[in-house]
Parts: sequence; C-alpha cells; structure tokens
Amino acid sequence: MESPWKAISDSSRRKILLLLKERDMTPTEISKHFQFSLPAVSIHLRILKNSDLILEQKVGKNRIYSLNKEKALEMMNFFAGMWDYNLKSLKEFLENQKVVKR
Amino acid sequence: MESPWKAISDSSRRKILLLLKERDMTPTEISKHFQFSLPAVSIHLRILKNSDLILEQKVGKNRIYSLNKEKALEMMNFFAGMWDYNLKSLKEFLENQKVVKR
DNA sequence: TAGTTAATTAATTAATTATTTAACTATTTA
DNA sequence: TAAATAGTTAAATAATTAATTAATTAACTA
Repeated sequence: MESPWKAISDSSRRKILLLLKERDMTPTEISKHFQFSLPAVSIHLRILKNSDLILEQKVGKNRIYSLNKEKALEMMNFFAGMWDYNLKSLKEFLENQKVVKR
Repeated sequence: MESPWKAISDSSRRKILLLLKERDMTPTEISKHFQFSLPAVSIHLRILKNSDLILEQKVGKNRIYSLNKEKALEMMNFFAGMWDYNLKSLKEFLENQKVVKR
C-alpha cells in the first residue's frame, strides 16, 4: 500500500478523483481531460489504486475505475482530528446529511 | 502560496501538524520529536507556513508556531465534496459538535 | 560590547517523481 | 488466426524534494 497522501499531492491525480466523483471512467476517457499521454494516466491510476483511493474493475478489454469514498473519509479524518472529531461522528454526519438532502 | 497538498504529503510534516494540534511550539521543541536536524525542521516549518497550514509568531528570539485549523477545514472540504458536502455544512457540524462535547 | 542562544538561509547531494516514446499483453472481432 | 483495440510496463530523462553541514541573522545577557 502506497501513501494516499503522496497520491493526492499531485494535482492531476486530485483532478482524476474529482472526475471519478461524477462517474466511473476508463483510462481512455480520463485521458481526454488531460494534455498528457495515456501511459501517464495509467501510471497516475496505478498510484491512486495502490493507495486505495480508487477501485479497478475489468470488463472485457476495458478497465473501469471508480472512486473509493471510504478512503476519502478516512483521509478526511486526519483533518477532523484537528477539530477534535473522529471518523465515527464524521461518518454519521455525512450519512445523515445525505438523507436530508435527497 | 505553496500547495498545501504537497505540504501534507510528507509524513514528518503531518506529524508536526499533529504536535501543533496539542499545543503551540518552537522549532527547537518540535525538533525534539524528530531524528533530523533543526535546519530540516526549519525547512518543514517554512513549507507548512507557506502553504498556510501553520501560523508564525515572533516572541523575543523565539518563534512560536501554531496550527491553522481553518486551513485544515478547507482541505477537508476536498474530501467532503466526494460525499456531496460543502465547507459550510461541514463547519457547522464541527462547531455544533464542539458545543455538545464540552 | 562580547558571547550565547534560537532560528533561518545557503550550498550540496542523494533519492524520488512525472513525463515521454517504445515495447508488450490481453481481449475482441473480421 | 490475423488485425485492431485498450491498456500496462519498461527505459530514459528532467525536475523536484528531503536531508546534511556550514554560514548567517537577530535578540538576549553577563
């Protein structure tokens, strides 16, 4: 497991997470949002996957990447700790709010 | 302004933030918690300060560093967005919880 | 005011990172 | 089964980063 903090330190990788927040995507689709090459995207995806921030699914010759929201929550907890909150209360908040919003 | 994401990608700097969460400290005090030299601590502090994660105060020949919780909240918001929450609702949650806890 | 203390800045070095092009692997399709 | 498609891996390179020791700055103190 690679460091998720190193993973999100790169702005392209943060942008990939925001893209995957909207919908699951293949490497080719993701690469359309960037200037750089498909191999570069592939490496960014590997780093995100190895740090557990995204999940990979093979479908035929495609790979579909999706956001791992649980990991995002876990990282969020680092900051929540600075306000004296923990993962549990934070998660309850997020899940309750979701019900209200819909 | 340097990237706060680059700043927190280093584990020593994350540890410094956790130390400052407990209490304000001088570089010398902080360096007692690490193996590496005072100049190395000074550089880490500069990076954290330049990314707005900590605040500096000069008192005589000492410098006192403190955590900037607002910046932590701002970064937390990146992750909150993945759960469809925004800074405002998150901050309200954190502040209300604080009242309850005390 | 000379010496001490607290901290930063400078110069250097070794390690890591992001990117490229080229080569390869796996899967589908004609 | 040959060709096409989707993607990853390899090798090379340029840029960035974390650390060190040495030098410097600023403020206090005897």
